[in-house]
Amino acid sequence: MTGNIFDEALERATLFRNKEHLRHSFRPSHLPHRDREVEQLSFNLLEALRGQIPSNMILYGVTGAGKTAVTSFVCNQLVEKGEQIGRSVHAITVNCRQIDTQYRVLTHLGNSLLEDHEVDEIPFTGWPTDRVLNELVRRMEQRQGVYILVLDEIDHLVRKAGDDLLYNLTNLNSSLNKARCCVIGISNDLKFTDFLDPRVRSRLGQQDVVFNPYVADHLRDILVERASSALRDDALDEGVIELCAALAAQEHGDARCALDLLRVSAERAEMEGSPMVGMHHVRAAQSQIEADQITPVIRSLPSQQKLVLAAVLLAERSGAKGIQTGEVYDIYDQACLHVGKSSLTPRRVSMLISNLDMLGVITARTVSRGRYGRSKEIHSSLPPNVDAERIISESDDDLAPLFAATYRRQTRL
DNA sequence: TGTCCACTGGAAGGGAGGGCTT
DNA sequence: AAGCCCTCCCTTCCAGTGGACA
Repeated sequence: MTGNIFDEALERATLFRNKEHLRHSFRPSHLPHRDREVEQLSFNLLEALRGQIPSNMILYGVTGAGKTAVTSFVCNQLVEKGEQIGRSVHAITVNCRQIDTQYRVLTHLGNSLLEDHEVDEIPFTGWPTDRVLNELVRRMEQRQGVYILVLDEIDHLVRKAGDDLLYNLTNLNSSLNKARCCVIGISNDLKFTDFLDPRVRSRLGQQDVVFNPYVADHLRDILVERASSALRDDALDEGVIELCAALAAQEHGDARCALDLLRVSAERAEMEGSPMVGMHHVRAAQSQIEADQITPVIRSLPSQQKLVLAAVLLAERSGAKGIQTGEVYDIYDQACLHVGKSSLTPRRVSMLISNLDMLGVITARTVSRGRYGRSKEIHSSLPPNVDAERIISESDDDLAPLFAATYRRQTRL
């Protein structure tokens, strides 16, 4: 047998024209049902093209409501226009879920202002924070122009690190002479400003824009538009787009979810060699996406967090349902003993349980049982096709003995 | 109505680890 | 090398909580 293993795959007819158009990182030239929001943002940011300071803004809305897409679309257009008319406008976006401390956000902003030939990056640790801030100001002054600082998932940062950063950033114009800046915060949480100092709140929330969730019809329009450039004309069976839109509408109108569904459905259909994406591909894609999202989350949990999850799984394996924090702690404690790790305090474990809840791996509901105390009622909330015990065993050798009876790791001697 | 349970969750701070400056 | 700074993970302390029960 000769030939390359990719020969056959390359020759196989594809359902895609351009798969990139179905990814959420793709920025289309038109955003259906977001005209009002685009206009609100561009009306404010127009000031930058006049060399003035635009108002700071907060954009609210659920995940996948188009906040990031609208902001990035408007900022790109703004920067492009600035270049055309000779006004220096810079837009810098920071995802505060990944970059979630004051120091790191300032470092990221400062380092994104480096010219290509410059090499003096601000180190990821070691400097006092005010020095990083001063360096940021210095670089902005040096390059001049108007800066649009976009802080995506700002609610996450505020909850974790407080509002010092926002205080500093919204106060930046008082230290700037040749440059100007405005801050756009993007939040999934309408109430995050409750955590802010009143001065920061009033400075940051000069203009609020609320993005309502997409309804099924909106999602359908988005999918039709994307599918027309991403997929071949005859690639979709009747009702596929409507089903994707309806399922995503149930997920709080999440456009990312709708796009993922359509893309993964098409990938599955293509893998099967099917000439068309059918409804059953969408159903299969839905459970595959759920599993694909949760698996890396479990795999990348720190060891102690995995032990807590293991305790929940072990309790459920023995038939328990809705177990309490104290019971989880007892099992966790024994599990630590079993694998030879030292156990953490109940306070810390309580926090780890809350973290697992936030990640969507378990659900932990606070319930009061009268004189029998107040605790959390804990259930695992993993999709049925996710084998968490196996993922834990395979990703952390030390924890494998916990589920040893079920999964014997194949060791190569 | 007051007590009590089994916690929750905020606050403060310790210490290890990584890096910078002097 | 010493001193300083930041992050991360963790502990300790403690006030607060909701509702069953005496």
